[in-house]
Amino acid sequence: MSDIELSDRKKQILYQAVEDYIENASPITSGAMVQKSETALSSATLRNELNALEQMGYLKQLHTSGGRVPTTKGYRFFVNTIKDNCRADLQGLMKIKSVFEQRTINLSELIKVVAEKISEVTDYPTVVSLGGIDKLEILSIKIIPLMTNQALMLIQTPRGLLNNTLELEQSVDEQSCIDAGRVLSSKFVGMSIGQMVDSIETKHQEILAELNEYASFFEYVLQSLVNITKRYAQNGVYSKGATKLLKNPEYQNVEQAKDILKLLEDKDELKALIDDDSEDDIEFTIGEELPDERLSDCTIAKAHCKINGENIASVGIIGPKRMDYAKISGALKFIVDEFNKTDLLANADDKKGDIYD
Amino acid sequence: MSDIELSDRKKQILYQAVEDYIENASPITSGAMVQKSETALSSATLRNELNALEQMGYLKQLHTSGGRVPTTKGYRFFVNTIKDNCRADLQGLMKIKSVFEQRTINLSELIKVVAEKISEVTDYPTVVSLGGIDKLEILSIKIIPLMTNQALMLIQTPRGLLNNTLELEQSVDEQSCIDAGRVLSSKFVGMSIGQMVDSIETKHQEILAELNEYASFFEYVLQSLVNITKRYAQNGVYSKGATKLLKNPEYQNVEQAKDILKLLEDKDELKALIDDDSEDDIEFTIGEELPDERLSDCTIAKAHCKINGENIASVGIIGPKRMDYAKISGALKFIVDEFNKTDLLANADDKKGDIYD
DNA sequence: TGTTAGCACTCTTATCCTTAAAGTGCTAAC
DNA sequence: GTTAGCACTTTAAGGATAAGAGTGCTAACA
Repeated sequence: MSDIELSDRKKQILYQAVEDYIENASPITSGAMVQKSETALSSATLRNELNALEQMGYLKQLHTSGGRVPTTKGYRFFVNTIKDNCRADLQGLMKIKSVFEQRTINLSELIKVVAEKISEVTDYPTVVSLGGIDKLEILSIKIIPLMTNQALMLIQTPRGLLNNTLELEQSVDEQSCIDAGRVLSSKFVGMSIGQMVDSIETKHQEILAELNEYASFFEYVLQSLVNITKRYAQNGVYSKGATKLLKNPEYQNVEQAKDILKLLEDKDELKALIDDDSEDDIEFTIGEELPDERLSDCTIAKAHCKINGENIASVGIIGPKRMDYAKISGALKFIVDEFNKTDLLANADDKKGDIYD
Repeated sequence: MSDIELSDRKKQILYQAVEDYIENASPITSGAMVQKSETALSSATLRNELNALEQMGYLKQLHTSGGRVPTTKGYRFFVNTIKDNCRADLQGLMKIKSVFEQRTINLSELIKVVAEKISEVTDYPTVVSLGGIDKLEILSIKIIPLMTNQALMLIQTPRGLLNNTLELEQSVDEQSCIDAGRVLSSKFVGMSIGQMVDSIETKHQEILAELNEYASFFEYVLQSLVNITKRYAQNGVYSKGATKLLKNPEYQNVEQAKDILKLLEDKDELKALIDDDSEDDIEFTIGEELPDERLSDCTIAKAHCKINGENIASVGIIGPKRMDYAKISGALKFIVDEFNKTDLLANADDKKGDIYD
């Protein structure tokens, strides 16, 4: 990203131009910029500069007499040099603080609240995804008898319990449950959830053979183990505010909006898009920088929320390239900080809290 | 609904007219109907009849030379006399059968599958809501110690367990948990979930006073009880295929679609709209018949899925008034029947299966 | 050398007008 | 009771014109 080619004046003009465009959604013109007295220059000089910026690829004209619009390169410059992080009224986010302090909430609920509030404050569709369930280590597996024909299966992980109720064909006594739990533990403890699922799926027969004695029972329990993890993975994605997309003039045409609205309904796709192992706390991926062609007119803002340095959740905000970067970056910074600060969850090391639903 | 005023010929013409309009989305004209040889009559006679039907309020003209469009009364007639229930290719729904037979699935997952499949087959947004959690009777409350500082709270109901993990401030021994469960049971068993929440919220201090010994512990546990039920109620609504709405020409204008798409995001509102105690298995509510003014151009189809005569879930399909009633009614009938037939869940009386998540 | 006023040029958008097409209602004949 | 025929209405589409917006370029200026 060598914006070195840009003189200070060009930088200032470009920054101002993009900012204006984001605000008004109408192409940048020399006249309008002079009128807002954003510069001491004349419109003619400005035109020269804008022309130069176009040559350099920061702006482009839709047609000869229609003003200019930022390119991805232009937005990229803007995002990288953004000054004013927080034009947003983040009051609404303050309420999240109290949610962090509640003891009866778990991570699944927390991500819902976070998604709702961020979407509300930023006015864009927001997705929150709990990350890395696959990578969680299995600490133990227990089966607890409940009532007749029912037992509860628990998978303990460093970040809380996964649970699922089992319906049994015949009643099982307490000792059998304890035994079954032991057998499963001896098989899977130490593996990650992902490894367990893999091994169940690939070495299915093999495992069943080893468990000979209880084979029919375990056939079903193994299936449950796989199902649990799928369910938790899917429940770990929450999206809110999809229709806010339609407020933006770029999506007045239904065809434009369709693809993205559809994406926002597909949790698996969202997860793939939002989750990653990036080091950055906050990053914007703009237009063609995105992996999916259908998103070439969008920007996705991502934030990685960490507790004790470990990625817990990813927050994604989806909007047009002309999204309000300043506001969004402010909101995301707030959330990231909040996660970092959270003492309550931070000493989760001791507590191994009920983080999952 | 006195359609007695209609001669047989008028009925036939009206039925045909509405069917055509549903299929083509373009106003009904005498010319087109003759051309499709849907009648042996001439276009002039047809015009007389259509005119009469308009006088009677079944059709209306948008403008003098623009053909006619059904009114709500017209659609109502059509729905009530619908002949051909199933023009849909319901093959896709057959897959649901196998889901019903799976033993590792619970109701929460089932409603997701149902919503997905119905939306897929009908091509309309579909909402499924698990009904009546509030009304479930509390059979017992148990607290099971898990690991240090963690316990599992279980509420047993006639339709499965509700569960929530508790994070405790200090470790609790097994006996205390059993005691706590007993105290809560003695207080709430026999009440419905709804009554319990009410009584916790209104008689909060009173209850705490009675539980004097463990007051601080129970303060938190009571809070959890309320939270659990809220969570289960919210998780009991699932909507799928919202964007399919945009396929319909009536929603090409984003403004038209906005309200409904927003509604489809709001689980509480959806629940209110879909849940009811209606006796009918399947019913259509058309346009102005709907309670919400914003929905005056929509129809909502509802189906009530029962197991052993008890309302288990409601399915709602939302679309324009010009929705494909025949296809939808076919799909909904299939699902209702499937629920009725399901032996596996039907003997839930014995099994008290893990129906909730 | 950088800046600016002025103007010609381009392209879009709005408006008006005209025309064609679609569909009805009515009338008169069958 | 049915139908052919025609006048009437209204929309939709196309074309021409005019207005407006914004640029690029040139020439003058500090």
